[in-house]
Amino acid sequence: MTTPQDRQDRQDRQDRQDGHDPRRPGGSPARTERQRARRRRILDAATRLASAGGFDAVQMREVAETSGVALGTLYRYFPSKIHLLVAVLHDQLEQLRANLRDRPLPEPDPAARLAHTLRRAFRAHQRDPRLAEAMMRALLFADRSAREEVRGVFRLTTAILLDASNLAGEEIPGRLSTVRVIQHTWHAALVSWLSGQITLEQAQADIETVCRLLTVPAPPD
Amino acid sequence: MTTPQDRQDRQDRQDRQDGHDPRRPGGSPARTERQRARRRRILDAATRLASAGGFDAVQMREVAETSGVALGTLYRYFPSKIHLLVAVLHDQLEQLRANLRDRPLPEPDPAARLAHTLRRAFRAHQRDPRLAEAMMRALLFADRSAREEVRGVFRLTTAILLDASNLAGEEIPGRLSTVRVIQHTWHAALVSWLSGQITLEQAQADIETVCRLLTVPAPPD
DNA sequence: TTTCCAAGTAGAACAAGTTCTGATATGGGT
DNA sequence: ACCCATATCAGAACTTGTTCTACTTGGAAA
Repeated sequence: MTTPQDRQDRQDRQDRQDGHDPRRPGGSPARTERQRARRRRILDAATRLASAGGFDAVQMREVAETSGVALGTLYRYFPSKIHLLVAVLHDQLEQLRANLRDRPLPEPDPAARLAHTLRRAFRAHQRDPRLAEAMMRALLFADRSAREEVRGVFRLTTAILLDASNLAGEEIPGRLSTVRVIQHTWHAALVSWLSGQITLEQAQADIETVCRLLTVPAPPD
Repeated sequence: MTTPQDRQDRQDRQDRQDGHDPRRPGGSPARTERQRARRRRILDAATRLASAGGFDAVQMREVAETSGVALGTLYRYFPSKIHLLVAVLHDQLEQLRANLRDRPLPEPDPAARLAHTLRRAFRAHQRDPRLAEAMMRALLFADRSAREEVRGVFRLTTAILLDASNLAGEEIPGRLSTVRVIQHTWHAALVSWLSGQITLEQAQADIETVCRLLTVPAPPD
């Protein structure tokens, strides 16, 4: 029997994790070089496991063992499996952004450029569907306790999308809702495809469809 | 250590559940009256628990106990917590649809009617945010093993949205991608709000935004 | 250098989803 | 009324995410 008190305790614990757990070296950037290296090893191990077997194959004990770190330490760096996988996603997005940064797209139309970028990202995930599945399910399953980490992913994705569409500066504020919708659609299309709900063609059609939103005037906001 | 064989086994098990597990009375509609009643009791218990404490509070042992059913039986009816909560969602949608059926909306414009319906549904979830959280997280977290159940929810939602927009019949085929995008946005906006990523205003803005898609011509498909 | 504390380690313990076992009950066909 | 397949039951067992405990270590401050 779960009592209301139990639930209150759980909530307290989450609230405490909400901000920065002062005990977590991940909170403020790693003080020492070995800490940076540990964090890197953990992310790499998680990525490798996810890539090989998807969400279920990323088992905390195995991540710890593979990256040569005690289980308690793993949890000090990433307070849950969800946090860990969201961090993996953030890591991958940073690499993607670096890749995209120095190659401007040929298309003249913002919507077309955006669609192009998203298609490219989709293909990357097609190549490693299990990794994509692990990251996306973690992102969508995340609750309030991972709010900040999820927000970080959203910020980064938004930046990538704005880079790609390359809208004029003053247009951007009114477009934020549109960008969120595109981002949501992107995630949803990806998971729906990964979990066998829709075909590849449907997923790509949905992405094209939502990119049309850029062709309708921005809402007043 | 998780061996490749373990993962293969897990995959096999999922594949078997993919279609209809012949042992599951939920597969074909309940043979006996008591089975229908059991299923009903389980759904009600799960709904009540979810409503009180969200996803985490729906604990299988407690659902079983509350609904007066053995744990094994619960798993015979719903092969996982995810299946159970997706079934709860399906159940709620059926009720929503019945509620909506006999009250045509005043707005002349399809996009406006759709936005109106979604706003109403959003308010319903605002009233019971924990239930919404439980159902939505289950829906988005579902993997291939719950494919059919998730598909059922998508079909039902699509039917509700098409009812609401009341598009002319011949327009519909070309609109399916649009409806999917709207649905995805609807889900994503809801979870994002529930998990504290965006404000209520942003969620509603996103829904309005995506409804504009109806005002742009249907893609060739 | 010595001291001290946060960070790390090994491993047990706990929690909740899921599976398994062996016994019992139920309902449809003979 | 009897038989059998199948449904249900109570409860143990197993899995994996998470927490806890007791001990050790690295490195900065006195």
